[in-house]
Amino acid sequence: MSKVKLDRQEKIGRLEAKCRERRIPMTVQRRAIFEALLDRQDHPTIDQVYEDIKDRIPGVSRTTVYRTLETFVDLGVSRKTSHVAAMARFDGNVEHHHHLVCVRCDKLVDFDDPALSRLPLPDARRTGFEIKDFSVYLEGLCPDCKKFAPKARGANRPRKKLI
Amino acid sequence: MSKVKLDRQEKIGRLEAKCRERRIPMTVQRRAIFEALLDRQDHPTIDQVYEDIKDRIPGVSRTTVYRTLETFVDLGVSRKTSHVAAMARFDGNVEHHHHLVCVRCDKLVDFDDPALSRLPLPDARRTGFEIKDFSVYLEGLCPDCKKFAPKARGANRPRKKLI
DNA sequence: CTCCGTGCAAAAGGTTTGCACTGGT
DNA sequence: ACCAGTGCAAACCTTTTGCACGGAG
Repeated sequence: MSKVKLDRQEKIGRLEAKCRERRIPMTVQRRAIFEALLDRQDHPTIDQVYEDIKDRIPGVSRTTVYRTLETFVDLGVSRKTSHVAAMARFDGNVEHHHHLVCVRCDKLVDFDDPALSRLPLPDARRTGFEIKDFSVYLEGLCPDCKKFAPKARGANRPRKKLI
Repeated sequence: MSKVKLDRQEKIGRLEAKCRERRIPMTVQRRAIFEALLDRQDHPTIDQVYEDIKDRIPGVSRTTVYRTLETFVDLGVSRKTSHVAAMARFDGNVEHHHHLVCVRCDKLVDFDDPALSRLPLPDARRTGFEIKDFSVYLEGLCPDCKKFAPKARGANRPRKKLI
């Protein structure tokens, strides 16, 4: 069995463990959605995941995909990725700069650091991409969110409002 | 006059120059929206910009804010920032990793690079943030977009479909 | 004077919510 | 058997589009 397969099984096992730990049921929908995530090498949208599973789970609804993926993020087995997308945000600063992002409330602020900016561009030739620039996203807790229980996970987490 | 004020004037001048160069009118709406962008230290949403200007420009519509900010990005005087937001995307990979993002079609793929990951966390104490992790976004052209005229700006640019 | 930009309203996505029912544990 | 998860439909919110008018060059 290949390394990749083993990795896949291990991740599924981690999901099952987390579900048991949190006393939440491991439904066929959750398993299928998680496997669909693992089987893609890109960062699918809700709709892409839905397309991937709707044949295996006839009658499944998009709503379930929304809720399930949100659950996975809470469980720590999946991530939401930063992406230029709907609910656009704009920045008048076009100079090279970096960002601080709060993992709890999603606040985003600019961060200038000459040391970071001196970072040499890595060799990405094997990917076929032609890299022009880069920016670093520093992830952590903003001053406001540090005040609240920083270990809060899922529960007592404020409804994300995209501050 | 302070350094900041000078910077502000300089940026407004750059916008005026770009508008003249591209033969597009410099309307009161465009000026107000650009000033609103410059006056904020964060990354406002469309709606936040709208709230900022609606008193100064009575009767202005959200539609104008949408179109104007898009114009600014084309002119190169503003940027759209990557942000965890609506049109969610998910990643089954929770390990530390980086991203390649195509500035033309917004394609996003994972990129692993041990050298990048050894980067020491910068000192962000002055910001009040408590940094836990970071990830690097490498910006450039994906293999597909490299094929098309890479210098295309605005014109002949495909409608963004969030591939 | 000529266009392009703007405002309005409607349409087009994407996401969230309430409720009754089903299915894991 | 119990309670959380699911499916459906409607509500909600953000973004896009078509059209007629008005203002910048």
